[in-house]
Amino acid sequence: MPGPAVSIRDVASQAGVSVGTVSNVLNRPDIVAASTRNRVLAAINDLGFVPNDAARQLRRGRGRTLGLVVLDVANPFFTDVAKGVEDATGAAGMAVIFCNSDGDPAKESRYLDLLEEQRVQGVLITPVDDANERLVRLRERGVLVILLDRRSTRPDVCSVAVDDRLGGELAIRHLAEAGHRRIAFVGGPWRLEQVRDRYHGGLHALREAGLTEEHLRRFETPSPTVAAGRDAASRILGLPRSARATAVFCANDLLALGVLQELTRQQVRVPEDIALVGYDDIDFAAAAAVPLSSVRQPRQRLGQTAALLMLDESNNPDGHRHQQVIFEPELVVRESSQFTRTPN
Amino acid sequence: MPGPAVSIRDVASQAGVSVGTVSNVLNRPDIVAASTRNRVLAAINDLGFVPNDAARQLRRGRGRTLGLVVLDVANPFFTDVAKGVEDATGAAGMAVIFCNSDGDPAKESRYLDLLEEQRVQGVLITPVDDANERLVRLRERGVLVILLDRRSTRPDVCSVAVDDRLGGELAIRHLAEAGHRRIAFVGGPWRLEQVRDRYHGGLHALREAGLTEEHLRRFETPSPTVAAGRDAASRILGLPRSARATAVFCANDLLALGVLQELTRQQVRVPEDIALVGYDDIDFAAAAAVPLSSVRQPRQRLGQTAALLMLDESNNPDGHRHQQVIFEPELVVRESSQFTRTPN
DNA sequence: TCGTCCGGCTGAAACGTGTCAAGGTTAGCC
DNA sequence: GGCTAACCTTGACACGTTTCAGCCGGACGA
Repeated sequence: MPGPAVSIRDVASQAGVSVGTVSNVLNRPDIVAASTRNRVLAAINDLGFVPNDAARQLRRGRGRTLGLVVLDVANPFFTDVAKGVEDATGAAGMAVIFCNSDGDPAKESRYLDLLEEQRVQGVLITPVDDANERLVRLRERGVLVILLDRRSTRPDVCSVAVDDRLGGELAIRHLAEAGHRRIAFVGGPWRLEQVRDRYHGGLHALREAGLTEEHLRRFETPSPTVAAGRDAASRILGLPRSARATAVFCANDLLALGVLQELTRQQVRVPEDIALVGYDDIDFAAAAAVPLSSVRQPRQRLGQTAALLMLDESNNPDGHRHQQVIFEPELVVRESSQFTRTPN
Repeated sequence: MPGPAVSIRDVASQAGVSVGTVSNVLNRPDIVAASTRNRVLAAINDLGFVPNDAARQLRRGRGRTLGLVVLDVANPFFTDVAKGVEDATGAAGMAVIFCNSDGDPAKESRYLDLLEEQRVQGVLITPVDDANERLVRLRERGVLVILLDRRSTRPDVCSVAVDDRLGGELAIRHLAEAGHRRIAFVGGPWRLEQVRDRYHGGLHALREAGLTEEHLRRFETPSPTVAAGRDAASRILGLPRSARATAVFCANDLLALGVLQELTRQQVRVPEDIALVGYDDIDFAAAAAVPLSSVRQPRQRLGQTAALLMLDESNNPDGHRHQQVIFEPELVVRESSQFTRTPN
């Protein structure tokens, strides 16, 4: 049943040429005479020949695939990023091995092993931890590494990120200006740099507004998911009303949607009782029970840019200049934070 | 900078054994003496050797990767399916090449080419079209094919699906029982079997309730997305009120969320003016502006089962029995359809 | 003592492709 | 007609594995 497994050699004999010529037709069609080329192409068609990428890769040293490692497949933010990556790579005829670290360093490590065995051309990754030992090693072995949604600290590594501190600032400034003085920050796990940056950006805005760290209370979550958001909301509502936050800023929209669900369930009105701001502006934010204010990131461009950077570094190793691309986030105000409060 | 590219041969000489032995340590550790094995492992560690999967694949004929082709990465339904696939394959040390056909036959075809070149072990696919010529060819060449979210018509191809006709029945029966007599069906493109099945299931329920085809008006969409849902809603609202549907059943939740957004924007109340039922019960359905009634599918199990079926067929080619697994969907009623209407 | 068996290991032959030096043909030119 | 150059094509080798027939040496039985 498994067909005859036709190889370049069969094509060669069918077309009456040498294997070298067939290979040339495949890789540098211009250097072979038109008549020969057509004969070879016909043979390829007749036999239904499909080149074996493993052999090609073995010979060439590196393959036509690249790895994409994200923190959470279920998060629309990352699927949009992935879409951007796919657009750029698909056009270049490259395959993407999609890996989901789930924020787990062990899983991330396993996937990096796998990608290394695959001899991928490069890895686009949103790392779980900070300065990743593994990534340095990967680079030393000739695997291109590009940081995604994370700013690179090394000048020899490209990165594409969004200014998370600025994003945090925008959100908290918005809330502070609306009169909020007790704000909850929901995010985690804390080892994620994005979470920390958004928090610190918020702090910065707070100080600018003449407030202090005490006005921004942290609620760390074990994961950035809807379920974790619901939990965090319960914890917030567990406080006596007088100490309870009047606004919540979430490190991403999934958390915010979770918070919103739980608040609604417990009959707390948004934004009248508690205002809410999320992060990412995923498509579902606008469709939420209360349309969600959020900090928008250029998700697809993020992925696309990262992929293009990789392709450039790959095709043009010498001319390539490493860059740290930073996009600017943008606050989108919707109903969930539209309520002005008189500071008490 | 690209390190020395250490191969199995280097390991062999460092450990003072032959390459065959190193290979054995890697693949059948039990047949090599413990002392030798340790020596080899130490050498592997010292040199930081990482096996080259391309070479292995070349020799073995097939690799340790499989392809997953879905209709839309941005649809949480498919990311959940992907998560299921990943769970099962990750445990088996396999890599998943994630492909997004976007419902476009040309893109699907390009990806199948790519997967064929990669000599993947198998392909899990939700095909765009019906009886796919390409898939048959793929199978003939020894690539395992498993249909995902689509029932197989061939006895020699495994499939894992959910009973879409039943799902359509559940939804429409629910609406008919609530008194609705003018129902709109929003879905598309029509070439997707899922869409057609859900529609026909709905028709069936309608007839059971003593109604006819005229009570279910079709609104075809160019794609199953939020934006297309908004468009469809405008079209529905374009009709004179007396002819306008009092309930809308959408072929998936993205469409339903789009419909909901547009209805809300045009001040049409859900469910009082128009009731709404979606399909898939993605996590965001419950968090929508009006919590969405929806037909739930076991998304993760779908992916997981498909992957396991593939692994089984792959590891156990003879003992394997082809199966068409069918899961049952389940109606989840939420606010968006909780309104009983007196038939006029 | 010889023969047999067996666990461990070796060495070489594939797998399907890309590359490259070298060969072959043709046309152009003096 | 011979020389050169331009253009195509060839054939062999290399890439890093796996696999397998076969070798070696020691243990065991007769």
